[in-house]
Amino acid sequence: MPELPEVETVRRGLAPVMEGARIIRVEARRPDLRQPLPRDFVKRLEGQTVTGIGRRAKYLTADLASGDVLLMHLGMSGSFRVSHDDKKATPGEFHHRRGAAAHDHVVFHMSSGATVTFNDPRRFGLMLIVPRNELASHPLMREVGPEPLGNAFDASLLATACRDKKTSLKAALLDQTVVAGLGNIYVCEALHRARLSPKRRASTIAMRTGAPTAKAVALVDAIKAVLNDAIKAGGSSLRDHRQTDGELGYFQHHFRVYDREGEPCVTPGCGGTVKRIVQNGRSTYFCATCQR
DNA sequence: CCGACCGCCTGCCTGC
DNA sequence: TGCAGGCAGGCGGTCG
Repeated sequence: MPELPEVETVRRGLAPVMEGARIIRVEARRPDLRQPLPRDFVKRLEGQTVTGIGRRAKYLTADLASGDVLLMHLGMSGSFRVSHDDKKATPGEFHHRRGAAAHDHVVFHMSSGATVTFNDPRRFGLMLIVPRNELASHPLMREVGPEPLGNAFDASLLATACRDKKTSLKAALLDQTVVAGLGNIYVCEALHRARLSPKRRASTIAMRTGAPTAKAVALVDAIKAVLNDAIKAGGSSLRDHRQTDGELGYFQHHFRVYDREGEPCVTPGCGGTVKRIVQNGRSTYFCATCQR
């Protein structure tokens, strides 16, 4: 369930039970994720105190007292679930379930009494351990672009990144080196909010005479707004995906175009209809009437 | 160098 | 009902 708002929601769910707690035991049940778990995965984690849970783009990080960082990615279908050992299981309560479920690949038993389980049916997720001082230069991190909710991400930064791009605006925003953390849903949503066509050449929002265009300003505002709104809603829950406490996110009810093919455009006075097209092999939802 | 495409893997939904 | 095909929130590798 993994674009920036969902990953940030996971981070906020993991922090209270992991930060300041020690990893008592690790179960590496299935090592063959997108990259295989490192051979010394369990050894480098067990006994370590987690000093902080962070997020960079769609990656989660767990800082360890040893100086290592546990780097995690949810891929397409990864999720975390937190359960509490210290609660008495009353009949019928879900945490009564003790055994591992299908696709539970990694389980962390924490000194806080929490059990943190990583589940990922498609196994596009990954977990690596990287020394803290090598994280920024790690091949997976090195090329990652600016955080869209950071102060540094503004219209001139985005305009500059798009300046020489011959590809579509949709593809440019999905490019994690341009801006980090957007995926298919939030790109569609941000473009609709900014009233910009996903088919427009990315370079057409770039600088004019040294200043960012109004389009770049609108797009940055839309990106920040949709991400903040989604985080407030606990992310989006498509199909069965849930937050770490089992609750559903509810931002999917606020989608304006994503998965709304054929529905009327919600832009006031527009009167258009949401269309679905395919760009770079992936669905794009947009309104051709108000998005230019 | 860039951009388009393929494959990774499983599950679910659709239509025949 | 069964089954094939398409589709899915990501991303790295390859090819032209």
